[in-house]
Amino acid sequence: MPELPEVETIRLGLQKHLVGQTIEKVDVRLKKMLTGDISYIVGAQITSVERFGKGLVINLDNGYAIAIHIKMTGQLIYRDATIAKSFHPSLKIGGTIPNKFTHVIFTLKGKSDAMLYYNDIRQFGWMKIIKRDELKELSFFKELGPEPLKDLTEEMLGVILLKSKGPIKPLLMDQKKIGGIGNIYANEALFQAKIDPRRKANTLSETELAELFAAIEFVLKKSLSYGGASEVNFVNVLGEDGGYQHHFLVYARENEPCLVCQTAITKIRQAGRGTFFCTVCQRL
DNA sequence: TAAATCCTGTCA
DNA sequence: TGACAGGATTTA
Repeated sequence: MPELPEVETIRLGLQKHLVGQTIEKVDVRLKKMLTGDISYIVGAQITSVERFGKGLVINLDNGYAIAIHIKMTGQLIYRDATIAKSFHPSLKIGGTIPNKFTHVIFTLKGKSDAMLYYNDIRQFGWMKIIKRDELKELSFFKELGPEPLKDLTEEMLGVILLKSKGPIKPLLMDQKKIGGIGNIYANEALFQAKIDPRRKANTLSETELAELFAAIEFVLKKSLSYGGASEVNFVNVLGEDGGYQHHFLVYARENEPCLVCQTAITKIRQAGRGTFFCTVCQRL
């Protein structure tokens, strides 16, 4: 599912293809997917694309911005005349674009036939037109915790963990505590750090804290280098799959052998989410 | 803190 | 056919 590496992969693609282009037209097919007054963005030029945790912000030259969260099944697809019109197999649903899951279509001016499509099968995502200065009025951006690979330090992680008596895995996924980690990377990082996902957060040793911090950075960086993980619906802005899904050590590997000790990987539910781990390698 | 909610495709 | 997938918000 789209987490920090996947959203950063999208950001890189948007930054590369959109900056300098002007929004000429916006076609909102499903109203709830884009809120705010379209007249603020039509005619404005795109200046940069930022990412905060799993959130994206497309900045415009008139002080307005489009804040975006793709949640689980959102896709931002860019096309122009230089990009092949044949569509990647990972866009199989509908087989073409736009399709019945395309909810917002931006027509751009700057490159020939430039278009940006927002697809979202489950409609959990959102796009909001807002003044860039008022981004922090959106609760998601206001309450977002520090991010790995950006401002989260080992010391900060230690303080966050000490404040919680609950299991460590749901804590790692709490965006208000730490920004950007979702189910895939919480599972993978805990395996790398050899810590059981049920472990009480405030019981880690100094060594385990250091290992967990390093493991979080390791899995996020590794996934970024593969262009993210295409678990189910994720594709980059050109509709291409990432590659990290082929390198999962525990996620989605229930009953398969642990790649370290061969023990069958266990799956449990924590806070309504699937949790995958090795009962032998990971310390409770 | 935990469950329900939003939603639709996939799989057993 | 029903359980499941899960990010973030809302409700209990």
